[in-house]
Amino acid sequence: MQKNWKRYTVTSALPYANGPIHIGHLAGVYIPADIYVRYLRIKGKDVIFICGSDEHGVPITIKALQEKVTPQQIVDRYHAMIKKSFEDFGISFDIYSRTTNKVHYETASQFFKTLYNKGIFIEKTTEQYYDTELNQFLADRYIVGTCPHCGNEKAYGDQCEKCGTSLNPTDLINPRSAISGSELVLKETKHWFLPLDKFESALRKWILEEHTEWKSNVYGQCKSWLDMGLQPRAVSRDLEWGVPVPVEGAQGKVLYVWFDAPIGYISATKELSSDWEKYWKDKDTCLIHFIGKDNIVFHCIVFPAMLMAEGSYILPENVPANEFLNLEGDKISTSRNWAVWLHEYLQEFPGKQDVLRYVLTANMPETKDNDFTWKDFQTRNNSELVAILGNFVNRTLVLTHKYFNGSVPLCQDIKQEEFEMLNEIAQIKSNIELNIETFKFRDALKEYMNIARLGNKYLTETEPWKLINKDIERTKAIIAICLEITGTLAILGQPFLPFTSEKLYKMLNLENITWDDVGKKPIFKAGHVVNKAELLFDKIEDSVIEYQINKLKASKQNFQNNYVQLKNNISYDEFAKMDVRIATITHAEKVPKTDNLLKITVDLGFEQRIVVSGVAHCYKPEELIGKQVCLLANLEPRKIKGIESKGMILFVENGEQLVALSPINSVKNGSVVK
RNA sequence: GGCGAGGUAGCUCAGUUGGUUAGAGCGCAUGAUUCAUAAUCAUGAGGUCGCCGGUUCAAUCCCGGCUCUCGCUACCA
Repeated sequence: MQKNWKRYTVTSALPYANGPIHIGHLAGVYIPADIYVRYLRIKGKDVIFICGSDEHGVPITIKALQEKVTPQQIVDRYHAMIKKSFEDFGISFDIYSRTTNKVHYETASQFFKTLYNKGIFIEKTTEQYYDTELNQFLADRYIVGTCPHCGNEKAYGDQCEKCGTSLNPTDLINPRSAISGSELVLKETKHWFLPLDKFESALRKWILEEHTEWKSNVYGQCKSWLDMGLQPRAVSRDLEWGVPVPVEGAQGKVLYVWFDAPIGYISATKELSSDWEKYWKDKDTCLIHFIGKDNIVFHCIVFPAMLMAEGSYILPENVPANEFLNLEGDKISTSRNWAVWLHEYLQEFPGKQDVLRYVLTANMPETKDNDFTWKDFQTRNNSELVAILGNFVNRTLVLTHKYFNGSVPLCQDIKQEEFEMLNEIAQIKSNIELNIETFKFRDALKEYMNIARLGNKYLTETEPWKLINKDIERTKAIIAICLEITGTLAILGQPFLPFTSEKLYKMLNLENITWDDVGKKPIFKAGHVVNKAELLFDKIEDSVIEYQINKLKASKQNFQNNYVQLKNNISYDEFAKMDVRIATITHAEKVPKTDNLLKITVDLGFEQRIVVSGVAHCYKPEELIGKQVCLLANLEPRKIKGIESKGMILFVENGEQLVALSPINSVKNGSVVK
């Protein structure tokens, strides 16, 4: 079943460049990918490890607006920050690129053109107003003109505020741009859609029949999507920020970020090597995408469909998606600043990259969401890394120096049990290999630690400190065996704890010994000199952990005290356009087949109205009945789940909660709020 | 609401193609030990395997329903 691959292309999800990297990213994607890649390299495989910043999309443009800088400035900042923290942390990318690169623009454009020329896309053309001054198409609400019904000269492209009529922009007389004030011309505009439905049967065969070995979360979600039936998906957007759609008449349109981002893997490979094609087009290349569970559909359905459509690319062999990591019982959130940031960790815990790698690997969310706590971080460091691994190495080296001046003793007197133990270690090695190859990194690490456990047990049972004066030959054998185990730990630790392995290599003066030698030939020759023991790990004190926990608590406080920025001033006229009234809720019920919608009947005094509000997660219907609330009464009606909603009840946002606004004293329904 | 994944010891997780006493690590208790960063080693306590029903001689594992968590998705002006 296992194919003999000639080479491996390993990608890890492109982090979105609107914030720094946190432990959730690491545990979900980058650490497992890095372990896998380091392992393949050690085994002598031809492997490239690809990543980069995903720098397009609307959230970045919004952040830029908020901070009054350009999108490029935003992505420059975070790209640099993310890149550096990955480097310092030891994620061993062969290249960490970015999607604002020239190579990427060319690659993404070319990819689009290829599909375009093959006639893959569905094109839908509509006529839209075009602002010749701004050189862009305008959304309906940015178009003003004269209402054909009431003659109001300031009607919007979607609605006339005066007579309340719903309009199309083309209904307006003398349409003008609300932004530049200039006259508008009607222009045809195209949108391109990738017809995923046409790839459905191929995807179905490829995943559901040929990749039953995929993780259950991945397989299950793919099946769910395929069973629902796939729909064509737009690949273009009306935005300035992104890769321009490389087709005539596509000014002001860019590739939708989901289309351009995965192509980033390919462009990064191009940037890395002129010989890039064999990593993406040769059938003997094994392509693996490491991602988080939120990305499953894109990497298993959408991107493969793109690759199939293009025709010359290979498809991923596996997509080992992890679940999510929580922090101290709460979802990690960039916007709420509820996270352990990598760049801060690196500053506050210098030289402790491997501790975080260890803890996040041991508790990796492979099968379900897991929780990271600082207490657990401390315990795993103190009672596993220090007490089991570090301690065993230290014991061995101290004894070697104490009894044999640091030189490896000649081992002549080996017992049957000792052969068996060494065989067991060889077995553990192959368990580690199997686990890594099947993406079970938690188990692999556990197996690795079992080697150190065996060592500690062996030392305690053989008690060389009692034998040194009675039986020197046995003592020599025991220490030599302990050194072999220590050497094994150095070699097999490389994928998991690269910094620690490096330290161990230096301490042991290890050279010219490879992963494949372990279990086949002795690591040391008698007389080989090892250095003095240095502690591999330090204990982490309670105060350090308390500091981190307090820091988190403070960031929660800060977030709660954080106020939303004020919007720009408006004129009184603009305010006066809103007609807010007091109304009493007379009836409320859940809208069937929705989670969050309530159908609410309100009494405005002069009329009864039905409003649909998304507040079912905060209020039960009966809690609202009889309450007086504020209603934005002249909001354009809108159909929601088949119900016409006339107006909007005003709520206060209080964290996750929504709280209805009520007058202090009871007033007449229909009263004006001003 | 639809779909997917998960709910097993105090914590983090394995596992059982249904079959006598359900496992690991950490934590806890007791004992041993001192080469070692009060580290190590042994032993032990602790679980109606989310809830209810069904199939079966027998279910934690199969089937149906329910419930909780997370995600995708729809809808939240």
